[in-house]
Amino acid sequence: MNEEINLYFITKWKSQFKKGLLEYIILLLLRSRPCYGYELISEMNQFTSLEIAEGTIYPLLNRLKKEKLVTSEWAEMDTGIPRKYYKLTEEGTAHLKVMREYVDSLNLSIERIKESV
Amino acid sequence: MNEEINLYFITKWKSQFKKGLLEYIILLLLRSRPCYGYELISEMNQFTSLEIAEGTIYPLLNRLKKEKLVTSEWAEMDTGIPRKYYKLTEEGTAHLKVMREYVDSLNLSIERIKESV
DNA sequence: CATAGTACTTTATGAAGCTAGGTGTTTTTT
DNA sequence: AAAAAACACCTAGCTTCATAAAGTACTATG
Repeated sequence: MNEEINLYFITKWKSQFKKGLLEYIILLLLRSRPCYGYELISEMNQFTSLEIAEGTIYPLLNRLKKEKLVTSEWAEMDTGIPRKYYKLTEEGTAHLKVMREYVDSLNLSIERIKESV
Repeated sequence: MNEEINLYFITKWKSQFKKGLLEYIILLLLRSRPCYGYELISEMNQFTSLEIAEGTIYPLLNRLKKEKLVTSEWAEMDTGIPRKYYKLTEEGTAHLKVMREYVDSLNLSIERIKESV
């Protein structure tokens, strides 16, 4: 069966599917505590099957910052490279709430479609 | 509270969030029966809170056809304008299965993230 | 001392949703 | 009967975002 699957199509689709979703997940992750970019990549790898490239996460975090959904702060480490920690703002929390309600309602709709037939 | 929400941001995010998702939902909808484009728009409006523009659906259906996930056929109506019906192929069903497993597993991961904290 | 890992940044590319336009037919409203 | 709205399709140009691929620079390991 699986020999019929066009992996190129699936890969492209997965990449498109991440758009918007990543923003949502990053905000969800930042709810619990401030994180730095590189950390978010490994969190993502650990918690989900999503692989997120560095070239994706850093521009994304910059966008979130520009929108004031997060703030950032450099943290000098006793040892190691300085890290830029991102922290959810109140505005970020408010926006995440709206996004969450949207995603949840969509998921319900999709469940209904899946069950219908 | 809601006066803090940047609706422009939310609108843009929702648009991005649809990428890939629409492809998935269209294939889900076509599982039950062949549909024509204009019909899929109204199905989408009825079943979900997603609004899908004509300029989105027709190119999308053409892509699916090019990928051989659907076939299309013109239907002359006794009355009214001819409709182009799209039908899920076996290949489409196989790909939908892969997509569905991916989405389901992602949803589980996101649930875990939401519950953590 | 070279290599792999950590940590951030930027540029160029490609894909997809959306606006805004178009065509033509049918139905409804005025 | 004429005008407006709805039906049904299509396309070009715009914008946004994920990604690959490059770069910088420090740290740990073998």
